[in-house]
Amino acid sequence: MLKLSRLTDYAAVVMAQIARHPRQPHAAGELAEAVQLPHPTVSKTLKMLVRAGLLVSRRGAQGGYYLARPASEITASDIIAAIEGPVAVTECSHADGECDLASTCGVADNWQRVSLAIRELLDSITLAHLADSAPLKLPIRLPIQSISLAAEA
Amino acid sequence: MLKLSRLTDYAAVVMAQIARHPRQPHAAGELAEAVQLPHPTVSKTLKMLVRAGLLVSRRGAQGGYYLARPASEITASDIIAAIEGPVAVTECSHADGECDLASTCGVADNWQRVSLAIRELLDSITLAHLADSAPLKLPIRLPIQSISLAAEA
DNA sequence: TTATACAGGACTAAAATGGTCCCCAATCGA
DNA sequence: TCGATTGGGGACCATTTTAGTCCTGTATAA
Repeated sequence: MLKLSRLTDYAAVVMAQIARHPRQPHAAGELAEAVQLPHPTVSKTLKMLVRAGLLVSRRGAQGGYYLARPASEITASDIIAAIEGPVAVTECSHADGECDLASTCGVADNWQRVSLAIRELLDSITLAHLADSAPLKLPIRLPIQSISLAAEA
Repeated sequence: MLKLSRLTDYAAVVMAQIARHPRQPHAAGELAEAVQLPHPTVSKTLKMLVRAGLLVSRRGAQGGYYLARPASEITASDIIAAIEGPVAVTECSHADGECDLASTCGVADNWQRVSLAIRELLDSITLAHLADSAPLKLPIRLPIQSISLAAEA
């Protein structure tokens, strides 16, 4: 299915929630309530997002979570990578020369281009886009068109 | 990681192998040998591809597998769907109105657009592209640029 | 008729995933 | 300074998914 894990999905939802009220701190409990998910799960997700540098936290009373940077500078790739590790469609698409089947594979190169194209697509989607509850009105110029499957010049 | 399962990867490799010699039948054993993967695993993959309608098979001596249609008419989406089911980035991106968190989610719409964009990208990659051992020389016009995150008119 | 080769599905082992819980550390305010 | 609040880290477990194997049956060609 090429599916994101459920945790990643949660992460996106929670990040969007925070992005809509960027000034205040957001406690895990409050977010869990807002998003209708169990507290421990939301908490776990938040911790991962902090470790990835997408959120900052403050402990203690009146503490909570904030965006580490503006929503327009956080991408879908960032969120996915925070939970699942770097986006890579195939085992071999993130590191070169590691696959011992490379000689018989014959699709590695083109597969890597596909992977790259998807990554660029996800890089072009920001949290600001995701959080916007109304579909965006302005067409976004995706960089995909410049990728193509052609060898780079 | 947004990763494909290993089986899907195998499927792509095997399909590419067949695509490079479209006239002859390809027995599972022969393919396993060519691709350096265990026979039973390759066999399982092939059966799934047949059931998905991407390959046709002939039993008996001199039997084997053939492409069900030209490599240029088989897409990366097709192959992924054959092994993993339809491409859908999130649980809710394939069916509307099923997610009971829809009201608190707030990202579903845009997430679905992302999913759609990825699907279109994968639809635009054919087996012929993947099987071409040399990177393609002609830039391919990907349809992504027309997707955008904007609401459709 | 026999060897070949796919079909279908049961089965198992291993890994990933989702989810919970506990104890510790920091912070704020009374 | 104390105590309530809130995050940090990680252990832990149940479940599901995945990968891979194997066995029995059936169609085909020589």
